[in-house]
Parts: sequence; C-alpha cells; structure tokens
Amino acid sequence: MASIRDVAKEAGVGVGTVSRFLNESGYVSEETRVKLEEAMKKLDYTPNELARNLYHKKTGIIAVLVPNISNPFFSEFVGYAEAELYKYGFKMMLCNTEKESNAELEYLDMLRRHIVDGVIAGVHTLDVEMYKKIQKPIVALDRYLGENIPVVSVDHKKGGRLAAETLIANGCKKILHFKGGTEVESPYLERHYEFERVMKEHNISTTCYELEWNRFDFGYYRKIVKDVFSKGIEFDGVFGGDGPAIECMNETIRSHRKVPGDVKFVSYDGTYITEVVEPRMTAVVQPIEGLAKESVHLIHRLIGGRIYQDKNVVLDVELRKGDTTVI
Amino acid sequence: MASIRDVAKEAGVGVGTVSRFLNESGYVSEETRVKLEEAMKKLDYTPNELARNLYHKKTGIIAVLVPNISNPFFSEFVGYAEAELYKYGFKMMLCNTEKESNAELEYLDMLRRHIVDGVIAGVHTLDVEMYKKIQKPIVALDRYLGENIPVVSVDHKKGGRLAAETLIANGCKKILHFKGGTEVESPYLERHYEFERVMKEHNISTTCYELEWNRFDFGYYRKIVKDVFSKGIEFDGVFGGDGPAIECMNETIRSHRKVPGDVKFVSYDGTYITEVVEPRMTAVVQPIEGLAKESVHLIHRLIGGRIYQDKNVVLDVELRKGDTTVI
DNA sequence: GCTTGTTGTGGAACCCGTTCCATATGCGCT
DNA sequence: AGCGCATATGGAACGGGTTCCACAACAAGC
Repeated sequence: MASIRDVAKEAGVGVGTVSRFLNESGYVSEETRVKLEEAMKKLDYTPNELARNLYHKKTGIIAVLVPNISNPFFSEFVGYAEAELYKYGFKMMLCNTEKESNAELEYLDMLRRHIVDGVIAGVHTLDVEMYKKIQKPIVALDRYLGENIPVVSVDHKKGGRLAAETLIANGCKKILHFKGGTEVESPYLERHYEFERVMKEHNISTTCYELEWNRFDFGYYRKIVKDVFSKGIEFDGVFGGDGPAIECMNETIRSHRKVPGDVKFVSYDGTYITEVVEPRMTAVVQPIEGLAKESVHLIHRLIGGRIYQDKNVVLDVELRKGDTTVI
Repeated sequence: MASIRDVAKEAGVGVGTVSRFLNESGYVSEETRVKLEEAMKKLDYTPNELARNLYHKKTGIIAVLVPNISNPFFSEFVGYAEAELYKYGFKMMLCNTEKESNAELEYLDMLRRHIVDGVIAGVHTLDVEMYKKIQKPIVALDRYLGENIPVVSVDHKKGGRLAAETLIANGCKKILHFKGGTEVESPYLERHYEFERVMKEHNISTTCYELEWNRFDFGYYRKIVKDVFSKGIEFDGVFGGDGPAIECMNETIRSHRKVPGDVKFVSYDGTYITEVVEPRMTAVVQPIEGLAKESVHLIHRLIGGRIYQDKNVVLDVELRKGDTTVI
C-alpha cells in the first residue's frame, strides 16, 4: 500500500504538502495540486485511517451495547441509532451482551484502549461500579449507571398510568401484570409502580408475574405464558411488555377466549410487532427513534467535551389504541 | 495517558522490554516483570490499541452490511453473527444501508482505509462493479457480488419446492405469490422460479405480486397487502416472505376469512416472528444461525489468507409446519 | 581456553499521517 | 530600499506501539 511518503516522492514534493492537500489545510499551489492528483491516481493511494486515528486519538466509532438485538425494541433502537450516528459521521460498533456476562466488560474496556470514542449502553447490568470508574463518554439508555452518566428514557410513570387507566376504562377487574425484573433499580420500573398504584386506587386486584432479569427472547416469553396458564390464573385484562403481552394474547386466543371480548390487552413499548399481530395490540408507545436520536446527540456532545447541567433526557409516551381494547 | 515509554522510564528499562513483557514475546526476567507490573499500576497504563493497529495494519473489526436491521431476518442474522465474530476475537461494525444509497459505498471504502478487516455484505446492491474492484475479504450473504466473492446461501430451490408441495397437498387452487424484486439476479430468486415451476406442473394458477426492490419494513408489506385486497385478487393459498405472508394473513382474518380453513399460508425464512403470530405460520425455515456462522467462518479464513476452491456455501432448508396449513 | 547456546536488555527504525517551524518568493506600500 | 504580509514548500518531530539487531553475561560442552 502506497503511503503519503510515496506520493510525496512521486510528485516530487514534501510530505507536509501532501498532507495539506489532502486535508485542505494550508497553502498548496494549483501546479502542485495537479501533480499530486496524478501521483495519487498512479499509485492508487488511499489515506490510512489508522495513522490518522493514532495521531488524533479517536476512531469515530461508538459502541452500542444491547442485551438482545433480535428483540424488536433493541433492533429498532439500533437501526435508528445507526442512522443518526451516520449523520454525525460516526460508525457504530454493535455489542450483543446477552451471550456472555464478561462481554460487556470487554466492550467497556475498548473505551480505555481507544478503540471506540464513546458508549451507548442499553444493557441491564448488575455491575454498576465498572461504569463509575470510567471517565469517558457514556450514555445510558433507560438505566442508572452512576451519577455522572446521563440517562435517556421516557416518562414511564405516565406510561404506567395510561395503561392502567385504559384497562380500567375497559372495565377490567382481574388484571394480569407482567413485570420486568426488579434486581436493579431502573427508570422503567416506574411504570410498574404507577400501574399498581392506580389499580390499588381503584380497588382492582392484580396478579404480578415477575420476569427473569435480562431475558428478551420470545421463546422465554412463551415459556412464562405457558406457566401462567398452567397455574390457572384468571384475568380479563393484561399489561406487560410487547413480547409477554403478545404471547399471552396468542395463548388466550388458542384457549378459545375472545380478544378483546373476554380479555383486554395493553402492552408497553409499542414496537412494530404490536402492529404485526392480529388483533393489533393497544400499546403505550415509546418514541424509540427519539430515544436513539437523543442518545446519539448526547454522546456527540460528551465527546465534544461540552458539560452541562440536567443532562438527563426524558421523552413523552403516548397510548396507541389497537384492537385489543374496546376503548 | 501513559505510554509505553513512560512505563519504561518509570521501571528503568527499555521500551523493547516493556513490549516483550506485554506480548509475552521474548525474554523478561522475573525481577523486571515485578518492576514493570508496579510501574504499570502506578501509571494506570493501558496499551493504546490504535498504535498496535497501525503497526499490524488491522483492527479486528468486521463490517456487516444489512439493508434493514429491524427486519427479523437481518436482526437474527446480525445477532448470531455478532456472537460468532466475538468467538473469533472480532468486533462488529453494523451498517444499515437502507437509508442512503451511498452509505454502502462509504462503508466499503472503509476496507481500503484500513478501518475494517473484512465485510459481510447482506445488502441488495445494484452496483456490483464496486465489489469486483476490491481485493479484500468480502463475503456475500445470499447475493452474487462477483466471481471472487464467496456466497453463503441456502438451497432455495428445495425451499421453493417444499412451499409449493405443501400448498398443493393442502388442496390450494388459486395461489397468491409474493415475489422478491427481480432487478438483480440473486440466489434467493431460485425459490420463486422453482415454486412457479412446480405450480405449473400441477396446472395450478398463480398470481405473482412482485415486491419493490430493497424494501424490508412491515409498513411496506402492509401497504402491498392493502393493494392486493383492493384489487380483489382471489386466493386460497399464499406464499411469500415472512413479512408479506403475515401481513396478508392478518388482512385475511380481518376480512372474516378463516386461516387455515379458507386460506392456507406458507412463508419463507421462518424467523421468530412466524411463531409470534396466531395462528403460527407454516414456514420454510432458513438456518439463520448457520448462515451467520458460515459467513464469519469464511471471512475469518479469507483474512487468514487461505484460498480454496468451492468457496460458496449452501445450507439446507426445512419446512416447519405451523397452523396456517392443515397438512 | 574456546565455542556455542540460552537468557536478558536497550534502543534505533518503522508503521503512516499530522503539525509546526524554518525558509523562500512575490507583491504592494511607504 | 526596506517592511509587512500572503503564498508556498520541505522536513523534523510526534503519536504509541512492534520488531530486530547489537550486545552482555553466564553456563555447558569439547
């Protein structure tokens, strides 16, 4: 591979001149420009980004950590994040952390080793201490990773309330509530707290089914729904993440009960999959594109070294009525 | 940030010794090891991967190009690919190419600029010439990108036949067939050819609906299904990709026809989404994990510089019966 | 005593692009 | 003529690792 010195020699100029030409920095005469263009074409020269990276101590790569890329929430998030990163001139390194617990640590270490310029962490980690130590650009998606790490999330309290009010308005009396794992205090748990609070206010009984921590595959959702049904739990209204809600709805239909006639469903997240099932799922919709854009925006600002107060971002949620509720 | 020279100075040794210690290459006395460990701890030293990359002319990063990461086929592929790459010590750069046509070119250019060591291309590109020029490790997922570029795909002919035979065995007489875009000759088109061939042999009439090239979002699938219904096309059997088949099934149910009573469905790909709808979709299943593993295996061998005949890989498909067919 | 081999170490040269300083020319102005 | 400034260029030093060569010390073998 031809280097900048080869080009300089070929064109009969110094390396500094070649560099100035390549980066449009400083003076280069028209005559020299022509010579350089010819030399570069002749040698099929391409700048080696690695050398640039070394000098500038940055790669333009952002690591995005998610527990499970196949889960619609994360695949939509990743898709939007990639597009937004691209706009800023960043490349995205994707890190699926479900497979091995130490993969997450390894990916974090890339920050220190200068392989990535920043990290957007959408993982449900237990080891928060790790993050606190790192003084590098990190943005957390819907998790608390330490006081200095900005969080991007939605108004989960409103989301929980919307879901509860919808099921109440639909006349549900026996609620089945799929709840995320509570091992780690996370923003998203607020929706469950609020949901339960509203239900209690209306004296409506709920059955809480707590999911395992950090499981996001539909096979698992199917398993827990089977479990619910085998236990003979009765319900006429269901609230849960898109996955559990959909699997539960399917099993409900298979056991010859009508949706929304006999059982109403409201799911949380509102990923595309809620519109791919029949009947369409009524859902509290998270603005996933907005979450992705804000995450990228934040990481960009952190890398730029701009510090500011109130770094956390909270976006709005809304209810999208489908056909699993009447109202 | 401390450099290797700082460590050398701190420990009172030469840089070569530090490097040998770090890489377990060459002799380092026990006494020196202790001094170095202390110096590194004191300076909080971490090797700068960028400098290593520059010397070795590699980054350990593989670019994976897909048109739409939210589509279950690609998100599953990417998930498995990431896990497999991780096993080989590679990191994955994810490139969503749907958004802008020139993004693909830009990502390919990273090969020349030494940013990535290899490319796994799952894109539906029109500009095959680009790929032919690049003499770098590239593996194509289910596409032809030039004679020198190995292709990983499945036995689409068998897949098309399985689908056709299933619908025939179910007694279907009027087939609706969603066909992928034919702009580019691709391995996957073989399934459509074979499907039509078998149908013709049995004198069964089919209506072919050709999809736009390079569209993989469910919003689009919904649109084309609406189009089919508005045209009043009649059918009692449907074959298409997971997405079109599912959207078509949903619309069929909404128009009060029974599945599989009135209309049978067989979809192609068999991603997890076919098991998340009710009734479960009968599908020709592509071994996505196998495709991902083979792709990574190939790229690894290409980077290692091993050349061999018959580079292309063809994996088997099988039919998974769901509840959208009777037999 | 001399060769040979193993262990151990320092540092220059290299990978390749960037930056900055030294230097030089030409032009306009006083 | 002398000064200031824009234009233009070469090349050393730098970023932070890796490799290789030169050189030493010491033990074993003849």
